[in-house]
Amino acid sequence: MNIVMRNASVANEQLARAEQVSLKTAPMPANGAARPVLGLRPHSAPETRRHSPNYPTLTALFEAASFQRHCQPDSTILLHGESADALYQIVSGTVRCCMISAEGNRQIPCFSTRKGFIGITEQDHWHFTAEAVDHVVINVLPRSVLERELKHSAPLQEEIRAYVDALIENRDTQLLTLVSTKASERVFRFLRDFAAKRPSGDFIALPMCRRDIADHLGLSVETVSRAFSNLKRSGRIDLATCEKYRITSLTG
Amino acid sequence: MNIVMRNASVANEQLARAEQVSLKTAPMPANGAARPVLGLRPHSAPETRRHSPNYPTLTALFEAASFQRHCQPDSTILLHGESADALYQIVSGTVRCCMISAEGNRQIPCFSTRKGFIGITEQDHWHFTAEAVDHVVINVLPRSVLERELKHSAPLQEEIRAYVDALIENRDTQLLTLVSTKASERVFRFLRDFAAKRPSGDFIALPMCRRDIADHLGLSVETVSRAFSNLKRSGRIDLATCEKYRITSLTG
DNA sequence: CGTAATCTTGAAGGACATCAACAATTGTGG
DNA sequence: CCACAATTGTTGATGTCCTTCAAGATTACG
Repeated sequence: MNIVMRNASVANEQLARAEQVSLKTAPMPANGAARPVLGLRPHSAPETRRHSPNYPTLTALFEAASFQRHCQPDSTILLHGESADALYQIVSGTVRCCMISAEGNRQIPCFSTRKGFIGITEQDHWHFTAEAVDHVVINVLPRSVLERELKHSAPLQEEIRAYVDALIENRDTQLLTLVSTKASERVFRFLRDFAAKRPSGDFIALPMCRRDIADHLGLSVETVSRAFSNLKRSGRIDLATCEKYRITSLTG
Repeated sequence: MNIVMRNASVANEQLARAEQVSLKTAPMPANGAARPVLGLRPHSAPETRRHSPNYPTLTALFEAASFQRHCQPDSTILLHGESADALYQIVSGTVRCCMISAEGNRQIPCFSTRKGFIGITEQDHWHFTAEAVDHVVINVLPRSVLERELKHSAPLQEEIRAYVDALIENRDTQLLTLVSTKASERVFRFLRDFAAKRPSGDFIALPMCRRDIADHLGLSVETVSRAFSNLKRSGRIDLATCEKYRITSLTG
């Protein structure tokens, strides 16, 4: 499966089509007593999963019933306030989740990359906006499919719970970092943590710009830029170009 | 039911007893194919629930299978790193959830009050510490009871999802506030939001000290104190004593 | 009633934001 | 392919907000 759509525009009509696609793929009985879309294999024991949280059941559901969408840099994937009709798994590229205050300040609670999920919620409207940082390929799963599966699949329920728990822990850690570390340290940890998700050794290309990093870390662009310079000068990072770097010191 | 224990000390032995109590109350068959503890009534439709999120099914479960515990001011309710064997609903008093950084900095992601839940997670160890701010009465529900119920109760599953979603949204809002507002405004919003959860009109007694507020808002105690003075001087709050206040202006 | 803890206020210093200019990179039309 | 404009990133100078340090005021407590 995996129908490809290029340069999908913002939202509604696109999501409506998504719904149709999935319903064709996995028809839902009119009476509502739907059958599972696929035979979901039991996932590994909690202890194993805890160490490598890859959400096999949820991933399998995406493989079976999602369609693919391509998003251009800076395009909107989902918009604050709109109806939460779908959820997403990133195939490639980087996504930023944004909150905007009444005064126009932006904060990016998290970036998501390959294999990350976006939009797992019980609420019916998004409380944030998700945008493509670079070119993003994303799998779209109609919300109805997930809700249907959830009724029948205990492993899926557990994975969803585990996933949102991890989100909360991430937010708490982010809060702690914001209030307890200075600018350069914040930037260093961001770079270190971002690097940790990549094949190690080689230089890493940062997909997001200084402004995105600034809004993620609660700093100004200038301060972020100065932090990069400081870290380079003090030898904690190698900075080849403004977007290619390598961690050289793991201290701090 | 609701066995009362006074001044319970920190954790392990107390939790073990909790487990026993609940098992006596609602015996679990040895084969593991447990029956629901009680006939859970279906909760109101999502639309209704969204407007007043009181989690009736979860509350009913607490009423049926929890026991009560009293916690002295500044006592530990649950400790970071320990086994997540129970969950809690606050009967009265105020609880602070804490994160401590390696350097010893503290951040309080949230305070919880009457009817609030603590410790709803899929993880097996706490990623934070919860402490009583004032005298706290709390209902303790063994984790095993919740897990057992979850298998059978779709409404309960939905409420859990709704609850953690609300937590994530709260954290995102907190992050946005921390990076986008100045000290006095942060304090004002904190006081306003805290007041919003109380019967209006009269003076409100703050259960937590300046240090707690400071660690919640990412400020120093002195700055929090100055913010109180500013808000009083500018007439945005009435400050009777250092812990009794009233919101006089809703602007900002 | 006296001691300890908490809260408040003042003064000085530091970290970051803002403003401004410049450099580097990317994009565009000729 | 080059020239020029637009965007993004860097660096410096200055100002603001908050922290830190210090001392006094208020409250809590034995």
